[in-house]
Amino acid sequence: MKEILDQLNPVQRQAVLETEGPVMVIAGAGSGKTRVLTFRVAYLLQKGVDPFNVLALTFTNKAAREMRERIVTLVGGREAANVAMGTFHSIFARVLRVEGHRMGFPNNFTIYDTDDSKRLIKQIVQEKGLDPKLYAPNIVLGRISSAKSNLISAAEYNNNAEFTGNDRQFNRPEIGNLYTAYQMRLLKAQSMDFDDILFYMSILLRDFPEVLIKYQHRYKYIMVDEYQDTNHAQYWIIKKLAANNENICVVGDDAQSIYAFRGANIHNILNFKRDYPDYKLIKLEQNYRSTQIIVNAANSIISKNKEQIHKNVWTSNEDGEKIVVLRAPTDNEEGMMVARSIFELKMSFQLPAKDFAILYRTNAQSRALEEALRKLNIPYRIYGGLSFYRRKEIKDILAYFRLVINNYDEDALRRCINYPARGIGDSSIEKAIVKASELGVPLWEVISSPVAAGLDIRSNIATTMMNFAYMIKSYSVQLGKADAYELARQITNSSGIQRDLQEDQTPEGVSRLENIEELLNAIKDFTEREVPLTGIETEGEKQRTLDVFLQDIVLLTDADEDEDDKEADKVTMMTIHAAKGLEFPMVYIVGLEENLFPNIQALNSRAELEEERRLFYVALTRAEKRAFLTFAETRYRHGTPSFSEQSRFISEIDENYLEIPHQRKRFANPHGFDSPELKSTTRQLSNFVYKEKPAPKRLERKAAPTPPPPKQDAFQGGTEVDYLQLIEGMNVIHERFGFGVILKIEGAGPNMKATVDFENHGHKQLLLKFAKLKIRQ
DNA sequence: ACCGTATTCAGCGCG
DNA sequence: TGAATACGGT
Repeated sequence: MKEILDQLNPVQRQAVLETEGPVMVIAGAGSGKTRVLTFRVAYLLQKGVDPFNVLALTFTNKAAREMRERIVTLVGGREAANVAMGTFHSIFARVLRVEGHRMGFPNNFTIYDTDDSKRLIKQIVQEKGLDPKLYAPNIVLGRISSAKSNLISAAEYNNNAEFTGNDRQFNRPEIGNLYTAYQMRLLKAQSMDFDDILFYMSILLRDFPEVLIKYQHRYKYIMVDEYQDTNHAQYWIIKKLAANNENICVVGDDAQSIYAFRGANIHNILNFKRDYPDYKLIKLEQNYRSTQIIVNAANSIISKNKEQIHKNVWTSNEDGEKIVVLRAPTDNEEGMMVARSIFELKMSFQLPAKDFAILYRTNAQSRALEEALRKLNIPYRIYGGLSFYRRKEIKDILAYFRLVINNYDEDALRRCINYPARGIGDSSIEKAIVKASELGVPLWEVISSPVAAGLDIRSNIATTMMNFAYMIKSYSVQLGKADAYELARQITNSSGIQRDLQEDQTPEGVSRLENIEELLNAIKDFTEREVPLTGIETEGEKQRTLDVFLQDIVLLTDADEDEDDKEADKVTMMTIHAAKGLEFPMVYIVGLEENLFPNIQALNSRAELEEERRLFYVALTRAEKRAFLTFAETRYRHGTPSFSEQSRFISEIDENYLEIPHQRKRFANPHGFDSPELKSTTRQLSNFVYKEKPAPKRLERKAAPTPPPPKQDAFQGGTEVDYLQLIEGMNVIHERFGFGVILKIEGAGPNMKATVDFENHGHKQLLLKFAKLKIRQ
């Protein structure tokens, strides 16, 4: 235990040790937040807390998995396996499988992903004869999602002046009714969408006291990561669950809140204070990730925001290089500049490609960058995009699995009956849907007994329908007994999907077939896997049957595969949103232009602009060693060239931290990136790079006048100086930063902290307990 | 049932 | 520009 705690700085240690009562940890970028969370769980377990009593909620599955792995190395697998650890959705979906019957859901309910939901909405809009442009699935689902995230039911929606008023204003008065219809259809299909998982969870805790008490007693210790990105529903659930013990610890950073557009409520952080007046506030302010320059530049950006919790992020890392600003004439040349810069840095320092990341505001920007990297043969990978489980061929097969598990899953039924073609056309399905709605029964009832339902279709089609239903039923019978892999193989073979794709000899067809093989392999892996996903699997779920497999995967996304790719040495390209929580030695933030970043659509309100600024803050704080900011004077947007000005965010950085290579005015030239002064830009960059250091391996350079001590040393409790004697105005010496004057001293005891003006290093904040300052005579 | 052409639209996206 | 969908002809 002691060795665990020794790896933490005093504030981190406090965040780990304060296990009782409400705690809010405001964790600055790179301050070791994950470390604190994992150590906290490990500490609880070592203290003897039953792992069954611990609940840790994360933002992504990946975060949960990584945390569990780290806890396993800290305290061993036995204990860690039973901690409930996962996303809100994966944890509460499991609770709902056990308790959902109280609200009319069977334990095998289906979870609709966003595509499924949109398909259903599209269908309903069509049935109601509404204008599909006005009631675009995206918009309708967005409204419904926003309502659910705020725990507003369909009935309440229609009585909610804010929602209905807004809808009328945009000429969409039917959204409330669509919400009602959508929920009815989901219920009839025994399905929930992603938002329903949180919504129904809240209903469960609100309306069923015995359930509330059960889970309040179970989860005696609750931790929530990325608290700034939780929405109201999540906030409410947490509050309810924690109400009895109030052993709740939330961790977040208001400066990194970038998902308000999706319903995240930054005020949850403020509500915390209101809900738990006697809470403890712990601020992790020391950054271990980035150089002084990057940390200070990031601070100068975020200080432009009005809405923020005051904090003082600082680092004792080296100063580092200035942030390089690069201007390109066009978006393509911006790509070439970035590619060349990466190439040169790679070569001069023998850096692996995976040390580099290119971050952009919008996905559309990736193309020019890709082309440039390809030209220079720099390997790259793009994060995001369509995840494996959302590809058409995969969804087609999964639809069969879904239908076999839950015959009432209407979306799955419509998918399967259409593919592969079996002679049941659109018109027959339309008739069946109408009939089902007339009779008030699930579509499946009409399809499986068309004659009994009185469906007006030709008898051969009715026979085809019944055969289809019979086939599905024959699979359903095997569900609980058969091995998931065997059953999946059987379904792909005998449903005709395999045959259909084998006939397709085009490259796409071949790739689809490969994807299906990959899916089957994943199922095989699953049958052999024992590692828990969330730690709260029931006995039934521990069996590796097909329905258990399916329950998991709808809640998984991209980041959960590509194991081999992860290790590959490639430049990472992704949106800034996707980069949250990651770090790279070298970071390029591209497209820093007004109207692109900050995005034009975010310029209407201060709140939105501030979110853009936080996004920029997140981008910059991903960088460990060096950051590059690039922009293009001309950029093709929607097919037409548009002129841009440099983003305001560049000017918001204190210019002391910026290196802006001189560039002469550019003359038109037909050779694109080979233009003379583009060369000069890159040459300048190289000069800049070469002169600084003699290219050692990696960037572990010790070029500073006095080599910095290894980071961790400061916390091994070395020789303690009598820092209590220090007063403001004193001249001091620091072993790394040299001569300086104490400007200010704050705090008391071990938290005593001084702002020192160093002759060669500017202002620094130092924790006196560790700074080992000497008094200069 | 399927294919080529016309049309439309364009921000970020966890689960 | 280019992806996604709607439409109209075979």
